Amino acid sequence: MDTLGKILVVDDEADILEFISYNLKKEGYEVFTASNGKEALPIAKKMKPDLILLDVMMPVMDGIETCKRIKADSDFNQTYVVFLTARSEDYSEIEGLDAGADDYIAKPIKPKVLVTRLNAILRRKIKEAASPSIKVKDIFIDRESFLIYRGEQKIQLARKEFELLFLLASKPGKVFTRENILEKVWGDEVLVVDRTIDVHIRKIREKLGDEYIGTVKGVGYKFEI
Amino acid sequence: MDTLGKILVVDDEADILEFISYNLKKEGYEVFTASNGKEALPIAKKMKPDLILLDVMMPVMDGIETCKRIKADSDFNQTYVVFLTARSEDYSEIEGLDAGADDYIAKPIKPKVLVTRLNAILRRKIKEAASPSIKVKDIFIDRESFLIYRGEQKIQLARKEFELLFLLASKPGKVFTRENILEKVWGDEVLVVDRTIDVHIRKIREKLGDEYIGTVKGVGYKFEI
DNA sequence: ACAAATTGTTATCTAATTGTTAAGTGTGTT
DNA sequence: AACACACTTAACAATTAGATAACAATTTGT
Repeated sequence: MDTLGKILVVDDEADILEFISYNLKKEGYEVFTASNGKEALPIAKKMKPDLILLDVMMPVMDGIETCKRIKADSDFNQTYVVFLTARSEDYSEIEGLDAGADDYIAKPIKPKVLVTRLNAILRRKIKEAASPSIKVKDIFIDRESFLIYRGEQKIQLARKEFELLFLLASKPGKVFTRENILEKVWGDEVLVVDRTIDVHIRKIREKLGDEYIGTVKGVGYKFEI
Repeated sequence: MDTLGKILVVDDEADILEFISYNLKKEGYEVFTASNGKEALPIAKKMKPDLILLDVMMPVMDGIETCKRIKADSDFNQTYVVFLTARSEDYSEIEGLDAGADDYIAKPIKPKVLVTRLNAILRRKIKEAASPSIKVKDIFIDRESFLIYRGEQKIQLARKEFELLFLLASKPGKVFTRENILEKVWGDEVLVVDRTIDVHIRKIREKLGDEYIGTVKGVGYKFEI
């Protein structure tokens, strides 16, 4: 089974870290840990977690401060931040939400509550994430109807061609390596020979016109801006 | 402006009732109140609120019990139930979700949180609420009479065929995956083989004509615009 | 209980999609 | 100019998805 998502857990108490980590892994999440805000930031940068679970009270850099920094970084505007607050520090709720946290969970943590809440939050996130349509130059790509328009003209692409074009068009100008493309369009189980991508690119060019997809020799393909 | 929706608030403390009621009315909702579950049920029956805000801890009939009764009543399968839980009673969160609640809000209540959450929930609901009849191209589908017209011509579809066509026609152009269709038309308990859908599609095409339902290979079916 | 209609399953067929191979083309390098 | 490299292109092969028909099971009406 594919992972449900990546979660970074930040707490200074090793046993709590262990406890949360265990429960989330059991549920199917990929879990990273850090024991304070200062440690957490570079890990977050690297691992791009879907959600960060942040203890409010920590030495070195507390949760509020960490949250503020995360929320200020555009790399993380897709990342949810959830606070762990001790029952007694109710005020943190306010401060935390001010700092940009998306939710909070009160200690002591009950595994079922934790997992239920995080599932709910991440489900919401996944739903919000997929942008349904893209417009670049005179090309309009709609995931909902699986249709592509060049201006007024409707263009019919096969499934793989569609996914491939959609990927390239999702970041116009960015070069995608073949490795990149294989991972995103084919998924990592299936193994397909490199030339296959070239052939699909060719088919798309045939149907769309040559001017939209550029080749960067030795690197990969991109949607020309 | 038309009312945003009807909300029934149930809580045994008069001042909380007053406080919530005030804030929701200010936002533009039509608000009814009750001070326990027993009172709430007949009011709910009569007023058909879009959402019921339910305190968990109440004398006479508590929120969990009330929620269960509401959810068991088919009159209310369009009604959302949101729990108000005191911070200290975390367990209720889970019990509440088990009882069929759609969401919960922790006390102490902050007006902004309350209003934001309810807005979000009701927006979702309005979107989901299917209009009783649909007209696309020359097809008219009426949920009330379970009849379909192509122009003047009356067309008789079997129940499943009707539901399937209704689903597709509810978002013309959008491609529904088989998974999608199974979930919406069959419901997730029933397990039916994929090909069954194909066969139903074929029946609909036979009766309606081939031009209305399109196949997107590798994805699913859609109502052609 | 029976007949009729609806709903679901399965097997076969067809066509489109997807993947592979190999020859071709162009560009840059020595 | 000869060569290597990387992509293009065409032809073809393999695979897969969906259409369709025939039939089985289930439900509904009488």
